[in-house]
Amino acid sequence: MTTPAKSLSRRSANSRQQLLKASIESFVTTGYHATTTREIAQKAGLSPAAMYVHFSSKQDLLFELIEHGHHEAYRALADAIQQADGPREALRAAVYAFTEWHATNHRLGRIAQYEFQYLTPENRARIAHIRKAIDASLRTILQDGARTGALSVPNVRLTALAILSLCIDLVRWFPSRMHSDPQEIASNYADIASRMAGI
Amino acid sequence: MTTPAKSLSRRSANSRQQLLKASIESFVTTGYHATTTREIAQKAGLSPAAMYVHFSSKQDLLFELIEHGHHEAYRALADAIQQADGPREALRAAVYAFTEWHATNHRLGRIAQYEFQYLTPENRARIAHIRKAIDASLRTILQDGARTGALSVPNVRLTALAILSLCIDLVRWFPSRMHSDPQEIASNYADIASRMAGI
DNA sequence: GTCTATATGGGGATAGAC
DNA sequence: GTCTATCCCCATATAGAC
Repeated sequence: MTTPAKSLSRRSANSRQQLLKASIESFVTTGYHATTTREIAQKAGLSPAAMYVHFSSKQDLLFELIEHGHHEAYRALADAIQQADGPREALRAAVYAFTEWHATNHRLGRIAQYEFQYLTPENRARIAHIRKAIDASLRTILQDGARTGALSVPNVRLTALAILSLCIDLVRWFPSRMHSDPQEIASNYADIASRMAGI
Repeated sequence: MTTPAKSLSRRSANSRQQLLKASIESFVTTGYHATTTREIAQKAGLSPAAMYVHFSSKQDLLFELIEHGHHEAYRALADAIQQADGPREALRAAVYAFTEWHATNHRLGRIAQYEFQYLTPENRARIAHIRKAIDASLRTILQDGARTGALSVPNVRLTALAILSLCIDLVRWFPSRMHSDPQEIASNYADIASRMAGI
């Protein structure tokens, strides 16, 4: 009992997803500016003009990708923290989840970080709150741990920054010949972060 | 007693330096692909065609910058290690110097890391040995430290990777509102790296 | 929603005079 | 070594038919 309207909207949603998927491939390989809308359209199996039915511009496509990437990474982090018990476990769980997300989604993560600077200032501002929430999440864990003595952290702000920096920088090199298993690297990074927090 | 030939070669060297300086500004702000050779030439006070006397292409300009950046960063690291005494001091000195270099030269460092992927495969290969030397330098310190017991490092390869990752990721965010002093961040990162190596 | 055709502007690199 | 002028190709985005 598929109505013509439903059929159309399904086709549309498919093209939209194809375009998003194609743009991840292109942006991560060639970079935002060197990627042409023709390339993206071709990878998605559409004409160059079809993109503009689904996205108002190439910038709009970039924004959707980067916003989605930030959203998913934050959700992985926040979910892990919520289920953890105490600062030590929370730190391990947070670093594990955040690292695993960036390893598993290294292409999208790389676009979210490397092409972030090519968002318009307005689009960057629309994502700022997620970035702040990520920072705050880790700072809170370290602060709680330092207060209760569960962790030993001389400089909470800087240690939080360093731990996140480590996790995020994964997207620059992952996967490599030596490391290509998201769970393995996540587990190791959780160990390293624990050491940074004095465990 | 300046001969015409000397005068000419001085003028030429100046233009070359101006072009390199201008391209750092442009590449770091706009990225390699979105930067036009016209922009670079204008910033250097030259006509669009003048660039091609000093560099054979825009790619050639990028390569010179990135090679120079890698070379300088490695030299800062190697010098620090050579003057240090023992694995603990070597680790501190290495992380301090490498971090300080990336903080001080964050624009060039950012180009060296972010635009590296846009070098031709041939140009990338011409820099590979410097990257390997940087990795090997830190691995050697950790290996020596683990052997003599001066350091406690469960996983030498991964810890070396993580420490370098931390230092390099500076170029993504440095300077920020909270951190803008290269020596201060270098000192703090040396502390953090020491913790990662079990001190 | 998708297509073909195209408007419109720009960009890397070169030619040739000085 | 530097300039002006230009070749030649390509990119984003839109127009209008189906």
